[in-house]
Amino acid sequence: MEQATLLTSTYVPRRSFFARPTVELAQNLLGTVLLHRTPRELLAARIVETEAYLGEHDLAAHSHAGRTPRTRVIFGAPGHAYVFTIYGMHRCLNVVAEPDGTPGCVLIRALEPLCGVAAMRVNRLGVERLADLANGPGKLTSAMAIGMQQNGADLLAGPLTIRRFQHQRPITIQATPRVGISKSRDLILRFLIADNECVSHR
DNA sequence: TTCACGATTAGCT
DNA sequence: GCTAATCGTGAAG
Repeated sequence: MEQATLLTSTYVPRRSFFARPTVELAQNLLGTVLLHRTPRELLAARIVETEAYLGEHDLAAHSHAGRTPRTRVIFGAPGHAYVFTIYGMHRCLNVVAEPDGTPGCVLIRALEPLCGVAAMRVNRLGVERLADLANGPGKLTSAMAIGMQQNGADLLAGPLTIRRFQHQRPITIQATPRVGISKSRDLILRFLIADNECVSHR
């Protein structure tokens, strides 16, 4: 997709878009665009899979431990990035939901590359298929050059932003249990665009 | 200070 | 399907 086309056909939503219940935001982020203006490239990809991590009654959520140095961001203002390191080697990107002071965030689990594919391939050396560039939470942070320096960043200010299409075509949302957790497995909090080629497999 | 563990991935069987 | 890689976090001592 052309950069110019993407920029003119999308817009950065208001803070209120993010200040809503976590499950609602997880569903509404599907079909939106994650855009990263790096010094050299413009990287953009469509969000096709998310997971909600609730502030209460969710043992799998980091915020369940309460306010700690790490979870501070989750309790903060909506529309900010919560980035953490998992297994000592991969980064995961979350979007903070709910009003300021109320915990809740949405894990971005898979993207469909739109712009800057060549740069994404450099960030993901050895990957052949386009669909494999960002079809997992650790893969997409690598492809989109997102690191711990983005933790706490305002997604309305850039260089990392979320953009909505002016005319979003209707999408069919599929809901399933979350992937890769041991606690609160019974909750149906994973959402994906049905029949999309770029969702994480499992 | 110590320690068990995890919102994953890639590679091998 | 199974597992090594690899280290920050948070709870316990």
